[in-house]
Amino acid sequence: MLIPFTGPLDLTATLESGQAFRWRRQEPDRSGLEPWFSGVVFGNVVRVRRTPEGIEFHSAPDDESRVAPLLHDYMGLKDDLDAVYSSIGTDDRMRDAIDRYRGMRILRQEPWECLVSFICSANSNIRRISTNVEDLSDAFGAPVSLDGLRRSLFPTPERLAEAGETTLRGLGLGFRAKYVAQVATTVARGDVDLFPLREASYQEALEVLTSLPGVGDKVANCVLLFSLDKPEAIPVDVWVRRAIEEWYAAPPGDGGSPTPKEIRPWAQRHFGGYAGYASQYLFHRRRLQGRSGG
DNA sequence: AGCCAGGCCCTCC
DNA sequence: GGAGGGCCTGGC
Repeated sequence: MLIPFTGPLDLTATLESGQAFRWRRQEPDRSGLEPWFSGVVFGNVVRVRRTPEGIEFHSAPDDESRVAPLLHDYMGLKDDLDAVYSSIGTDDRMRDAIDRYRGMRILRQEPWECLVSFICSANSNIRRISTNVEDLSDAFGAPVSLDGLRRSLFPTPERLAEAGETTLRGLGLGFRAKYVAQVATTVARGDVDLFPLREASYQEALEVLTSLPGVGDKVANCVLLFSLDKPEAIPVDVWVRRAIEEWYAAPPGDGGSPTPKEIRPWAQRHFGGYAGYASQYLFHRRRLQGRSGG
């Protein structure tokens, strides 16, 4: 099935920019078209690829006509990137990042999976995070398949809660196992409800998330930006911190280098309402090209 | 071998 | 209140 779309959309940059951890790129065939990506979203295995007409996709077990609007939503196609670019593209460095990755979008993910994924990201790296998320799914999630492609749904809070810390450590989560187990229990009990945070203010949602164990400012801002409709959220990790320190002469620290907690509000004021998009382009450029680029 | 990887929590000052 | 150390694990 086709999701018609002719605006800027770079699926490779979008799905391989560290926002989500379950997308796999297939080797491009000889057709000259963009590569297929396979992933698991909204209870389905899906395969997607960019075509000149939009996004071509297949899904199972649900009917593709049901999945299409969910994918449209997930891929952030409603965001007006021209408006985003004119809002954040106020300096040469940012315009260069935009030129390189034009069409990279902020995903609108499922909050529960997003939260657990970024709890797993603490002091880790993308490859290991992907392994952790995949292992959690295979151990506790329902199996699904599309053609010959067998994957597992991301597990529910209940399943992770009953698994418990020790079992999760056995999967290789390390010290993050305790956090995942505790947060799963909290969410399974209904003590925290993630979806309503989409309607809450940035500050209010930030406070709810950072009240959870294993969720500090950086992880919370990832969840806010990638799943809870907070385009002003900025996850300040080592890459974004370096980029802002060196390229923007960031905030006035007291002589020393500024901390992430000082950098975030500074960058949010500097970049405005689409600050999250700005940080994502800085992150991606910095991670792939280093300090000077090229 | 030792350090780092998209942090967070706790202690101690 | 904020700087510093510890933490699971895998990769180089």
